[in-house]
Amino acid sequence: MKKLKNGWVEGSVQNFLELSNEDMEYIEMRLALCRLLKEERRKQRLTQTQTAARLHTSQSRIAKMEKGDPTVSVDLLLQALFRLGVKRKELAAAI
Amino acid sequence: MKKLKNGWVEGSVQNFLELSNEDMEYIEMRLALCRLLKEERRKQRLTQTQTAARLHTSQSRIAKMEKGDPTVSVDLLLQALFRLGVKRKELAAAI
DNA sequence: AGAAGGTATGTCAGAACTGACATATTGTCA
DNA sequence: TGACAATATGTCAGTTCTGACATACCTTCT
Repeated sequence: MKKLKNGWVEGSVQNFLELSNEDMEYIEMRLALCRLLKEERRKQRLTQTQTAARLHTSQSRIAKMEKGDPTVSVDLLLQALFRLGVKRKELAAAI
Repeated sequence: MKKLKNGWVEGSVQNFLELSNEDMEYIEMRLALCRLLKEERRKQRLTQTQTAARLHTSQSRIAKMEKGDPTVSVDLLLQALFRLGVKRKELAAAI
């Protein structure tokens, strides 16, 4: 997966970076998971710090997860979502 | 996420390992993706070696992906699936 | 303006993942 | 059975991810 030195691709530079449609799908799916995480946290009226405590991680990582920071894996996003109580059905809908 | 030294949990040792239901969901989802990868490869009548070439990786990694080896991340599984042409809709159905 | 709560960004040591390679096992033919 | 293709398993150096910490950036108060 092509990645920039310091972040994901943004906007519509797909051609310039020669990103395949498949890679675009992957990135879009990541972003969907990020959005879902933020929504779920807000739905439960938690701050990032509270969420971090609940997930045994740090506030900064929660912020990065929600922002789609490239240093956050899909694995981490999925584990976070499940631990917040999101069900696979909801995931499937969000993807 | 609790992991054994050399592999995932198997069978029904959930209690012994104190795996939460959320973690179980995560693991089950992983396995669903593994199965989907194998199915898709077979549907396209590819060997693991051919698939490896197409995805720019090695046969052993394909084998590990399909076997649910713990050294394989969901990120890798998803990228592989997308690059084999699986669509998000199909993913959602498999999850 | 200043303080406080919440969110974002940068960095880093330790942990986990990846591709590659070697080798072993399984399957399938003649 | 033997030979060959396919799949599985073990290992490792290089890369990437993670939690933690510091710190910066907002908002929203008074």
